[in-house]
Amino acid sequence: MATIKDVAKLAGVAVSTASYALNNSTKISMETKLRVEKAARELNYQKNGLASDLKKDKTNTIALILSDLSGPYYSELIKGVQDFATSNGYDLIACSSIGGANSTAVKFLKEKRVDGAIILAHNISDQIALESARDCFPLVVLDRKLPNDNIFHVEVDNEQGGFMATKHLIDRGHKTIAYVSGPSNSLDNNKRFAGYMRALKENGIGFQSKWKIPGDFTREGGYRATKLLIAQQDLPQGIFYANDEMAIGGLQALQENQLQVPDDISVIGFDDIQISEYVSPPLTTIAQPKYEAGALAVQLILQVLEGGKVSPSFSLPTKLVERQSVKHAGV
Amino acid sequence: MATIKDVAKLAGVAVSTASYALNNSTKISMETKLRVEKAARELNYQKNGLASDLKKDKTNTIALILSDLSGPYYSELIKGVQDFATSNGYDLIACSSIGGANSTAVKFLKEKRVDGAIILAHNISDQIALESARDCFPLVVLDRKLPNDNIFHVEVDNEQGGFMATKHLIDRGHKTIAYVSGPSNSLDNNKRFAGYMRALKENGIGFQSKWKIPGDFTREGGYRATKLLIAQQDLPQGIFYANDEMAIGGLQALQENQLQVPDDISVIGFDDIQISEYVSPPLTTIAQPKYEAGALAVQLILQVLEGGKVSPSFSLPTKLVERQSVKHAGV
DNA sequence: ATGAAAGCGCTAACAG
DNA sequence: CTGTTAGCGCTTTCAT
Repeated sequence: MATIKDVAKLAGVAVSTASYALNNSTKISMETKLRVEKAARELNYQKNGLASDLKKDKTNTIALILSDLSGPYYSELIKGVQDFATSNGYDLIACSSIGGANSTAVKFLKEKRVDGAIILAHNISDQIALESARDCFPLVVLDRKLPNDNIFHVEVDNEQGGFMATKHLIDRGHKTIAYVSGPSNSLDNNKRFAGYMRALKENGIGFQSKWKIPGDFTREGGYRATKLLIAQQDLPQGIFYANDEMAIGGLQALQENQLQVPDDISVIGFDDIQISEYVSPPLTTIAQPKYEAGALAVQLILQVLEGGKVSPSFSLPTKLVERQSVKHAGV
Repeated sequence: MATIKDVAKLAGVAVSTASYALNNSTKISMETKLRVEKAARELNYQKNGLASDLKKDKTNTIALILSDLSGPYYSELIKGVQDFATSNGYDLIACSSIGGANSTAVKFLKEKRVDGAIILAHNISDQIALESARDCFPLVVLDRKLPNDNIFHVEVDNEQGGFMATKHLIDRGHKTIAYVSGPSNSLDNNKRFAGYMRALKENGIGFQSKWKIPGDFTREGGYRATKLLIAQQDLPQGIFYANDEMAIGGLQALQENQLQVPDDISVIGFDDIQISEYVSPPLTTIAQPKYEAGALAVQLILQVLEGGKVSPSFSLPTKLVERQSVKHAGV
């Protein structure tokens, strides 16, 4: 493969001149520039990016660490990352953390191959993240919180989302509201539940443990939880499912028992996944600002890279998406 | 950031010794090795991957070029690529071709930042692919065919798949079979249609143009095509939809017209997308070996990199997935 | 406007 | 076993 040396030789100039010419420096005369470009074309020259990055001590690239490149993951979030990286002139690569300490992710986190990284991969240990972050190498974590001067954190405000969902039901006249929960070790779930509790409390509604049913974040789990709720013989006026998957399972269980949503009972979900719009009835739910989270993650990295000072942690508000699974509770 | 020089100095050895020690060379005494490792730890040393790759003239990384990191795309294919790259000790990065000639993809294709690449991105021009491939930089394209000694091609045998689908219907006693087609500029579609035609011909069934209906590869298109077929008043015994999305739209249209599948009419799709299994009735369809295609792509690159000689083109057979949308046609 | 030369951080002969 | 040294391909002072 031709190097810049070959180009310089063929053009009859020094390497430095060739470099300037190829990088559109103003100090080169038009004539030599053309000559160098011609030589480059003839030799089919392509610069070695590694060499130039090494010299410049800058890659202009950020890495997005995913737990598995084959998904599934929040595509909106990735879109946010991608859009903002690209539009700020940065390159973006995605790599997977499969393989733990030997993964591609770790290689890119540690070996100065990129200028910064965004981590969305539960299977990468806190320790590795902590070891990787350093001055001039900012890290944004989207799935945990880590105490380090070079690690920034952006999250969706699940507590506020849980509050909002519950409050919506309360505002629509519901006094009895069940909470179908995700796994108890899920931070997201616990935050949503905390929001539910706060809404209840602030509105003078007592919590009843019979109305907190585990649903495991799966469609199947939501279905079973709902069947259980029905079996309890004392139906709440509304059900807040801690995610949409469970709500969809719940919808099916309700339908099987001749319960009309929203006439007989209201249902609200969380996530605003794609099919929520298409189920019957279309699901009222809480949308997470995933795109914004991705975009913000990139912004933070770029700001740090440019020497700016940024807060270590951000919490993004959720949004209520009203569709047709909630209506005013009858008297 | 500490460099290997700093480590060497602190350990009181030469850089070369430090390098050998850190790379587990056998020629270093256990004692010095330990001393170097200790120094590295103290300095929090991490090697600069760019420098080492530059020196070694090898990155041990292959790139997967996607048209958009935020999907959607064939996750099974990516899984195949990822599994095989990882298990052969290669790193894999994904990058997007958004931005055309200025995209991250092009940067990685041209600037020797990776050892090889797999392209699954229609929005990257043939010209760029052709320019990027070179000796010692193999390229595998999954979505087109390109004449170049360093570009390899793997595809799914759509013609054979189309043949297989049609033949299945014929074997089940169907004499009249409609083809709901994708866009006429789709190569995949045309191959599937060619297979359909060959099956008809080989079994002495004449082609009737009224039974080739455009459906655009969308659910909506399949629905409309089917309505049209029904409106023609002369229903075929079976319908071969050129993809599952259309078949699902078709199923709905059939159901709306009180036509029972498979009792009144048989339906077969193509792709074996995830929901095919869950629609009613579960869809009989043609599965594409996407995982295998991804795995093969990696294998080809690795073989070329290791100096092996490989065929320029591969075509992978499809597989019939029998579910419940086809049964023997009545007399 | 152009050239000579230093050096980014690393690896790998080669010599001892 | 360890040290000296050249050099990967590029950018960037510093002279001229």
